[in-house]
Amino acid sequence: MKKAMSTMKDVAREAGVALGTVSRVVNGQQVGEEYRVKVEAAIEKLGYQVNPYARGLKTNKTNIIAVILPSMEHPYFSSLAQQINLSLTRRDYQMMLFLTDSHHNREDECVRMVRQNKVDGIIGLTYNAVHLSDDIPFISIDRYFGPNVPCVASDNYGGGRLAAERLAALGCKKVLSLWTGSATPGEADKRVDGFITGCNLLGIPCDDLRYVDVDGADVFRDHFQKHLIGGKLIYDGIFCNTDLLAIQVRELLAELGIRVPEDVQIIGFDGIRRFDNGKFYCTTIIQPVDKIAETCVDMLLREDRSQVPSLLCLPVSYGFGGTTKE
Amino acid sequence: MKKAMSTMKDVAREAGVALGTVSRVVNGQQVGEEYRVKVEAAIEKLGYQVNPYARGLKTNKTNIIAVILPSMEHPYFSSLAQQINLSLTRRDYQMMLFLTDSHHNREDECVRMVRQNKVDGIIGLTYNAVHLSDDIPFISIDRYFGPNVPCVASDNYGGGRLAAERLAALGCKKVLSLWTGSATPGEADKRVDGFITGCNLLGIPCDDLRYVDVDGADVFRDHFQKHLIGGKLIYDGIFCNTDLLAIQVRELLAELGIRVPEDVQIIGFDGIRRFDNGKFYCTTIIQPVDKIAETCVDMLLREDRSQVPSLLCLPVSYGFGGTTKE
DNA sequence: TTATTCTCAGGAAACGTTTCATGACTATCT
DNA sequence: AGATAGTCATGAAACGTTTCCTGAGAATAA
Repeated sequence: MKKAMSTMKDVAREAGVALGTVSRVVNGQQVGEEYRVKVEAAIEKLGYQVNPYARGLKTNKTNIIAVILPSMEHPYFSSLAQQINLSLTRRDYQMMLFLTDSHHNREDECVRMVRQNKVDGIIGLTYNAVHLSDDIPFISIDRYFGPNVPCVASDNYGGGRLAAERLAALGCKKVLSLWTGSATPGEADKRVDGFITGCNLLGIPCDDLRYVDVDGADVFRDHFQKHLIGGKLIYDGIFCNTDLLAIQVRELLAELGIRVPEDVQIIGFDGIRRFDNGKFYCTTIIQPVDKIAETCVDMLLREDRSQVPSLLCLPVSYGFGGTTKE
Repeated sequence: MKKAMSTMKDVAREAGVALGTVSRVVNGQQVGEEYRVKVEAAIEKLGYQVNPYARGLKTNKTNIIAVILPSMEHPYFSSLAQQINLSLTRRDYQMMLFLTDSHHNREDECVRMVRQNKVDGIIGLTYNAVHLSDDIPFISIDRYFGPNVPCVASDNYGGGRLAAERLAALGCKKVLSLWTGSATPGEADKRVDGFITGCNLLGIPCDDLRYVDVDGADVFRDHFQKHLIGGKLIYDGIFCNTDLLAIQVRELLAELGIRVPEDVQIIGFDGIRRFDNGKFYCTTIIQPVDKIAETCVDMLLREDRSQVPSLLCLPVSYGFGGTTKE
C-alpha cells in the first residue's frame, strides 16, 4: 500500500489554487484567509508533507546539525549527546550523530562525511583541528582551536580553583594534583592550572604529577608508596583531573590501606553520576553538561554570527560524592 | 571565503563533457577511459562534491537511518546507540538520532518527525505501536508488534532459563524471581517466563513477585522481611529481570544484613558494565548488544525484504559479576 | 563495400520545492 | 471621475541531480 507521496502540485490542483499559494501557506506567509482554508483542507485531505530534499535543494538549509563525539561509552559523552539532542529538538532541529571511535579514531574521515552531508552546522568534541574550512558553522566543545573557531567549555580553571578552596576549607594541609590524559592539549588542562594556582594562593603546599597516555592509576602507586610515613600518606588531599582517575586512585589507596576520606580526601572532575542511583562516584567538580549543550546550540543557531564569542566558559559547581568529609 | 559549491555543470564545463557523463563518472558507471580521466581531474580541481539534496530529490534515497531510543542515560541504550552507529557507518549510512524522553515521552511526535525527514529506514526501541504505516522500513528492538514489524531482541526466554540453570548449578534450593517494569508488554517479559519454567524443569521451588511502574527495590522490603527465618532469607537465589534491579536488591539485602553471594546469590539481566573498569555491576545474563545492532542494520538494509523474519532472538551469555559464587 | 548491431556520450526532461516578476484587482487620493 | 498606490495570487524559472532517449561512430557481418 505504498501510496505515492502527494506533492504541492497535487495540493494546488485539489485546492484550485496556484503552486506558489500552497508554498506560502505551508511556510506560514501572508495568504488570504479564503485561500488558506482551501489549501489547508487539501493538505489535510491528501496527507501532504513537504519534501525536505526539494526544499533543501532550493534553500540550502536542512535543519540538521551534525554532532561529533568520541564515543558513547563515557557518561560525559552520552550525557552530552542526550542534552544536545534535547536542545536541538526544542528548536526543531535534527541531530546526526558521528562517533569518531567507530571510525577507527579517524576524525578527518568523520568530518569529511559530515561535510558531504550538507548539514547546517557542526557541534564537535574533537582533538584534531580538522574543521578548518569555514563553509559550515562549527562549535567546538572543550577544545580551543583559535579565535575563529568558537569553543564552549566548562570553567575548568575556576573548577580547579574551587577544588583547592574546598580542600583547604576541609582542612587539608598538604595536597597532591594528579593528571592523566592525552598529549593533545585541551581546555581541560586548565583544571590543574587552576588547582595549583589556588593552592599557592591559599598557601597550601601542592605536589604535581602528570602522566601522558596511561590508563588506570597504577602509575601513581610508586609515588604513593614513597610518600608513606608510618603507613600514612603525607598528603591529606588529592585532586584528580577526572572522576575516572579519582575512582581509580581511591581503589589504589584502598589497596594501600589508606582510608578515604578519613586519611585523604579526594576531589575529581566531571560530575559523572552512577546510572543506578544518580549519585556521584566521588566528590567532584560538576561540569554543567546541560548548559554546555544549550550554549553550543545557541551559538550555532545564532543569527548574527559576528556576536559569537571565541571562548565561552560555563560555571562549574561542587558535588559531594563521599570521597571528602563533606 | 565562502566560495560557492561547484556543481556538476561546472565540472562538465571544466572537463568539456556533458552533464550526464559527469553523473556517470560520479556514480561509477560505465564511462570511456579518456572521459573518466578528464572528469576526475575536473572534480579534483574544483573540489566538487555531490549535493545530497539534489540527489535525494531524484532518487528518493538518502542513506540516512533514523534511530529512536528512549534516552542515553541507561548504559544499555547508549551502548545500543554506539553499536548501531558503528554498524551503520560500516555500510556508509548516517544515523539520525531521536530520543523519545526528550520529547516528553511522546513517541508519536517523534515518529512523525522521523517520517517528515524522509529517512531510508527506522530502527526503533519504542513502546507504543506508532509506526503502523509501511512506507518506511522499520525494525523494532525488544518489542514485538506483530508479524509485519520485524523485531530483534535477545533470547530473553533462553536467558531466563540460563539463569535458572546457573543458580541450580550453584547449589540454590529455593529461589525468587523479581520483576519490575512498565505495564506495556515487551519481549523482555519472557525473561521471567524462562526463569520460572527453568526452575520448574529443574525442580527448584520459585516464588514470583512483580511490580508495575515502581522505581527502586524498596517495594520488595516487606516481602524480604516476612521471609526471614533466624535472620536468614528463605531464598538462596534471586533472579532480577534487570541489572538495575539486581543492584538495588543487593543494596536492600545489605541493609537487612544479608550477605551476597554467601547467603543469597543474585543474577540480573542486561550485562551492563561499569564505565570505569568495564566490569559487570552484578552477575548477569549478557545481552549481545553488538549483535543486536548489527542484526537490525542487516535486516533493515537487506535488499529482499520478503526474507526478513518477524522475530529474531539472539543468544545471550552468562557474565560473572560477584553476586554469585562464580 | 554496404548493411546491421553495438557502445557510449550528449542533451533534455523531471524530481518538488522556493522565489521573483507579473498583472489583476481594490482602495486611496486629488 | 481619473490617477496612483497597495495587496496578493499566479505562473515560470531555478536549485543540482538522475535517467532516458537520441544519434554518432565503431565494430561486426554479409
